[in-house]
Amino acid sequence: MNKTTISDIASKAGVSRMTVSRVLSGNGPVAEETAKKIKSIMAEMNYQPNLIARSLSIRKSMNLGVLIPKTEQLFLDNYIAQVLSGVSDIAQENDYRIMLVPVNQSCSEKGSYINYARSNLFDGIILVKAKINDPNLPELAESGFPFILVNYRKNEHGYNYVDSENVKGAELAMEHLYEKGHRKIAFVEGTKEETNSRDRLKGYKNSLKKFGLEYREEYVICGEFEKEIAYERSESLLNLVERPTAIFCSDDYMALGVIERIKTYGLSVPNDIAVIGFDNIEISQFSRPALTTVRQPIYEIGKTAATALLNIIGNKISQPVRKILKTKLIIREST
Amino acid sequence: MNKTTISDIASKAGVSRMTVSRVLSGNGPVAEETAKKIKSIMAEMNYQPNLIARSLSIRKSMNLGVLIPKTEQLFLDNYIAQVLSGVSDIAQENDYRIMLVPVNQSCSEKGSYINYARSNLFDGIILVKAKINDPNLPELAESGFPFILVNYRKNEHGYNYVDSENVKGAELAMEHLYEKGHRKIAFVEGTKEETNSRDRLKGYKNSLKKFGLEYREEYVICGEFEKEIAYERSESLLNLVERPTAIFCSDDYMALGVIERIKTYGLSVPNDIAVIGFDNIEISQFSRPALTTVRQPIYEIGKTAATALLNIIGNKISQPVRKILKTKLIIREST
DNA sequence: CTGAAAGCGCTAACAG
DNA sequence: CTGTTAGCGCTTTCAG
Repeated sequence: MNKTTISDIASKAGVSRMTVSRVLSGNGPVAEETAKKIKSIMAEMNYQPNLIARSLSIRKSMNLGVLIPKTEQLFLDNYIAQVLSGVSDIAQENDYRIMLVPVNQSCSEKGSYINYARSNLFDGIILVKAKINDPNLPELAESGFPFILVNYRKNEHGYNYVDSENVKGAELAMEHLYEKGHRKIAFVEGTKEETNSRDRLKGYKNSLKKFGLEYREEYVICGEFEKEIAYERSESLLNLVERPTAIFCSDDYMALGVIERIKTYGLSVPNDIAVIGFDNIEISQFSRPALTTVRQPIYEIGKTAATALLNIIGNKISQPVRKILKTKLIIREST
Repeated sequence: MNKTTISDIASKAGVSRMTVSRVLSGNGPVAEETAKKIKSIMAEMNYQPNLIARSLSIRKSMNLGVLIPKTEQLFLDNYIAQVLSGVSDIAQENDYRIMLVPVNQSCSEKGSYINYARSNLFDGIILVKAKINDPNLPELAESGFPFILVNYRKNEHGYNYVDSENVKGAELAMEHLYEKGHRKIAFVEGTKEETNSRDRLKGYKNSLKKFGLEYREEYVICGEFEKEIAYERSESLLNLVERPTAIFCSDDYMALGVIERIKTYGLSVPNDIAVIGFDNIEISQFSRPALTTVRQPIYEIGKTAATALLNIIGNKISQPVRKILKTKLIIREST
């Protein structure tokens, strides 16, 4: 273990700890000779600075906290995996480390993660999949602690976010279905507590209006962004007398569930019912039929969020940060 | 931001910092009255202890470092995502946090991550996909710093690991192919620098011997655990005069690549060529045809590794830790 | 260019 | 039950 400290090096080199500290950081002025000697002693003694001590002293942790909603087997969610990849890449480029914090974002639990902001563990926080009625959010925004929301849009003071064009993305999907001749289009909503879910619903409604189609309540169900739930609840759609000829799901996982359910009815996708998803997760290209979907640039969202956060931390940017990345239709076999 | 410290609370409560510290940790004895008062003041002032300072003092970071080989878009590797899920679940149960550290495990770079062990940033380290000739490993083992290897087997002093039955798993796959009538069975190797790759090759060879089949060099190619590389190199297999009737790939990603390639030849899986993978990643059930594979309990491996590591850290267990989890054949459509 | 003093915010150990 | 002293290992500040 690491027992050698800056003092050991100093005494062995016959200098003060300060001088050692200076060669460590490469900051202050040190005579070349002295520096060389100190460096060789450090190497010889296998010295490694105690980063915790440094953090305490400089009051920076060099850590980014990535808060993700706690679920079963967290990282299997390909969406989160992609965000993380982006964040991790940027963090690394800037000598930052990232710390994963699964949090309970249920409305009731107040103070659950807001404390992390005060714990000095992170220099900034990235919040993934925040909930609309999360009671900690306003407090966090007010605190001035650097943070950024991923896939959550809120144009209020203190809020920074990176999102994608959810409304427009949904309209893209609807347009595609309309052009394919569909007039009875159902919608599978995600969690009502996420802004992107609301935005996609908005896009759905916008399109209905634009195309002069009627909004029917029985055509809209909520799948909570869960494959299994979408599987269960899509039954109601399939039992309808006027069965929809197309189903727009607000994420790919739900689309997969819906397709599975349609198959149990002996119906074919896309011949009997077309299905379109949202996100473009890894599996979507492998599913049967391959899933038509609206791509979100998730990896880029992660990169953008991390970059912005680092800029906020370094005061290199004036808040608020509000970025909206483009979505894109990817046509495959399911429509 | 957090400006209120333990001293603020102390002075406001008219007690010493120690008393406050005691109610914080819940350890030492404190009069009920005093404790109550202090607690209310802490709440009122919105106090949150500085965890960095605490770490420095108690000489524990409450952090687990998870070192994963640096690659393009890290977390998209479903294998790593599953390990992480397991680790994260256990860490959380024990009030530990996890920190992700992408590392360059290429042989040349010495000292790349060994320093982390000396940085006091982590109380222990989980090494995922370590390389056989990683020059840091012996040093790490010697240092006595708590660490555990995931999917890496090395029965030497100082090495702790959690692995799965790779040899046996490979034999399971081969047996299945043999029973299906295959006698010309090719093998796609993973990175030669990982023990599990070697073990699977060993299982392949064992089985050939057991079934009285000849080992042919031209039947073995190396796909480096990369879908694209497997796609490229499997060409040589398909061009063979005596083309194999089955291909055993040492991971699912490579199996997907091979299947893709087979399709470009206008051949069908499994009718013309059977393909079997290893791991059972998420996509394998969605691929076309759905992939027959050998399941590794990856999530459990992550959990087991984290549990063992925490025990090592807490001195609750005598090293070495050497766990081998079971593999299982999952028959789907590709064989 | 180098060093001394003080402090980051907390806790361990001992004394009362 | 509570307080005092000292210290974790580094850096900032100021003086030389």
